[in-house]
Parts: sequence; structure tokens; C-alpha cells
Amino acid sequence: MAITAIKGFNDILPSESGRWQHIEQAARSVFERNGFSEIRVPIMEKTELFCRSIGDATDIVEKEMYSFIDKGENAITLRPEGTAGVMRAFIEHKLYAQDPVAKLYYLGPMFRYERPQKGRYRQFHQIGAEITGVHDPLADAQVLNMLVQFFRDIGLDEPQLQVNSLGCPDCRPAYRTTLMAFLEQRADALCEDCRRRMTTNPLRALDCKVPGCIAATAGAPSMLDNLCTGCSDHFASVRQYLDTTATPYSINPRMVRGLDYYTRTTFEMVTGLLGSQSAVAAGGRYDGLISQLGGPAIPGIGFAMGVERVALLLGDKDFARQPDLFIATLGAGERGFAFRLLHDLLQLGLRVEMDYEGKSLKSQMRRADRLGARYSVVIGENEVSSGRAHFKRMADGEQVEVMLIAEHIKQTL
RNA sequence: GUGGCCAUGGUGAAGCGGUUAACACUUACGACUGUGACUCGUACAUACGAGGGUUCAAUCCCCUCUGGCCACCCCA
Repeated sequence: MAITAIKGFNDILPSESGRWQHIEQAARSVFERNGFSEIRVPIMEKTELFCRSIGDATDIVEKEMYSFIDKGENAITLRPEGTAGVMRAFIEHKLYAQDPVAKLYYLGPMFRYERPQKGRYRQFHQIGAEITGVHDPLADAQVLNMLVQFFRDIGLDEPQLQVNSLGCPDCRPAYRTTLMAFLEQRADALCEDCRRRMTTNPLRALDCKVPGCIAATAGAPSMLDNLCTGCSDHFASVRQYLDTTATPYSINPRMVRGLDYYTRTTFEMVTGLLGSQSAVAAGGRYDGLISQLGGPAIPGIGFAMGVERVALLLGDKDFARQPDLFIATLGAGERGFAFRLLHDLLQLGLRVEMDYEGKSLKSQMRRADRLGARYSVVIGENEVSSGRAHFKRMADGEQVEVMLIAEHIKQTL
């Protein structure tokens, strides 16, 4: 048996890479319009970075990290998400010293040791963006608008924006206690998982899909009703800004995130088309993260989207690029001439293909057709000696005679 | 980590305990000796995930393994 790829690691084949490029370009375009710059950070970091940022008790850290010890006996982890590494670099290079506001984006592979299924892989790809240094809800609103704009740009209007506020270290602990008390009263109506969550992570119970739990928690106290004044005002402003720009969203008070560093605003772009993988993009504010990682007390907010999931939503749209011209040759004698012509046209920026192996004219024409070439031209002895050739428009078969000079050809096509 | 389903060529797939493993697409060549798309012809699985077992006989039955998909958990 030939060697195969590792479970959960996929090849992006030529038939798909066009769609990926389309997504990446659309993202770069919106980000750059919004003043974001790309940052490229390593795909591995010291394990401790993720423990400290994502949270020791999260599923990601507890059971999903690709961790190992390298030859120098360092504890290394393949990054399970992007924000931690970006913030580590931000602090390490003191980017805050150059500009109080940093707007960064990144894209690349992430790794999580999970059982693969639709829209979930062990190596997957995220495109993310972060703003640091802005407390104002304006930053939240801009990030959200940028995300919504991205989905519009690539032609997906199905994913819906949901927002929530998780409060801050001032108000969340009290809410947590309140919620825990509420859950304890109904413990026997809850599923096994939720009974366990009750003490470890009561917020999760609100996100449970078991019907019994949904019913039992229907009247649960909401974080939104328990925000401190600061958080409450912040959330109100975010909503106001979103309204100002007529950005559609809904509030989901039960939205919970899987990373510990989130504070205040959290959000998801949600779709119903990917089975249980409903989140195509998600993020939130992380005001405590940078200081937690040893940096100054600078706030941040950002999101990441799953490229595989976006690609799945885009479906089978064809993003292949077609050649402008296919050059067919009759005999070996003309191939040098054709190659020269090909070269000249490529220099002028046209997409041109020719036959490499002396196939029959019929084969060459078939190939021109299959590649979707806009034009084809046959080069034989006559063309070489006359310096003129018939260019055939493949769509309707119309032919025009053009001098075999690159500039002329470019203008005619 | 747990559960369900599945495993036939480059692809989508039929098939059945017993000597041609359908059909379609793709690809190659040709009918059309200097012009594609339609049509037609020809070619393309010593082979039915791997290893065992049952049987006179297994792609088809049983077991194990491996892989894939989907779901749970959780998440992008």
C-alpha cells in the first residue's frame, strides 16, 4: 500500500486551490481596505503559550493539542489557533511601542487532534484579524463589519452574525455563581454532561443541545442581565454602532466560547449548512490576554474563520482560470516558432498554452477546448512563411487573420 | 475518546458464491491525412482496501486489521 497522508490532513488539489485563492484574496482585500497588515508567525510555539492564553481547562488544551518534546527537550505545540502566537509576537517585538493601535491579520494552518468529520480536520486553516489597543466599542463594530463585509464579498449571505457579551472579571464570577445555583436546583433535569459542567463550566450548560437541558435552562438567568455597568454600556454601544451601519445581527445570550481569554463582546458567523459545525467564523474581545502573556495592559479584539468551512459553503463554483490562447502546431518544424510566440505573449501578460508533445492537430484542438481557451491558432508552414495566422474564437468558431506579432495579437484578442 | 455506516478502475458506480467484473464519465487514438464542442469506433480493473477463515469454488459469507465518511464531545 502506498503511503498516504496523515489522518485529518488534507491535500488541496488543483481543482480546489482556485476556490482557496479566491477566499484568501477576498479576505486580504477587505482587511487591507480596513487598514490591517499581514503578520506571519510560526506554526509552532512553546506549549506554555497556549496553556496560558487559551486556558488549561479548555478542551483545546486538555485533549486537542498536537504537543511533543523536541530534541532539545522543549515542550512544543503545533498551534491550535492563531491569536496566541500573534499576541506573543506583538509583545515580543513591542509593536505597541510603534503605534498604540495595531491592526493585524494572518492566515495559515492550525492543528487540533480531533476526530475528523465534515468541516473539521486535524490540520485546518484559519484566516484571522486582530485589533489591539482600542477599548472603544468602535473597534468591536469595525471588526464585525469587516467580517460581514467579507462574506458579502465572496457572495455568501447565508451565515448570520450572532453577538453576545461574556462580561469581564468584575461581573462574570458573580453571574457564574448565580447560574450555578440555578442549575443545581434543576440538576436532575439535566443531562449527564451538564451535571458535570455545572461545577466546571456552568456557562456551557446554556449551550447544550439535549432537549431536556434546553427546556430546563429556558428560564436561566442571562449574562446580559448581569453585566456590570461598564460591560453593559460597552455592549449597548457595540449594538448601536452596528445599527448605525445597518449591519444585520442577532443577539444570542447563550453563546459560549471555547477559549478562556474572551471578555465582553463575543460573536460567531453561524450557518445551518454544515451539520454540527455551525460556526464558520468566530471571535471576541480579549482585554486581559496581552497582560496575561506578560505584555502591557492593552485590550484586543479579533476573529478567525475556518477556510475549509467557507470553502464548503462556496460549493462547486468554478474558479479555474482559462487561457487566452492555445497555440497548436502542425509539425516539429513549427514548434520553435510557436514557442517563441508563446514566450512573447506571456511577456505581454497573456495566458497562453501550447502543445508540448507533438500530438495530432485534433488532440491539440481538443485540449484547447478542454482548457477553455478563448482563442486557438494553428501554426504550420504557411503561417511561419507568411507571418499571418487565423485566430479562432472558440466560443463561436469565428476566425480572424492577424499578423504573428505579439503586440498585434494582444490587441486583437 | 465513544458510536453508526461504508470500503469494486482516474471518477461515479452495477454485480453475484462458480471461468468476459455491467454501464456512464474521464483519458488516449481514430472516423475528419491543416482545426475543438455533437456523433460513432477502438483501448483502458491478472482485479473488487489488507490479512486470515468457511467452501469443491469467494469480489460476493465470517473474523481481525487498516482506511474513509457521518454523528457525539468540542470547535473554525
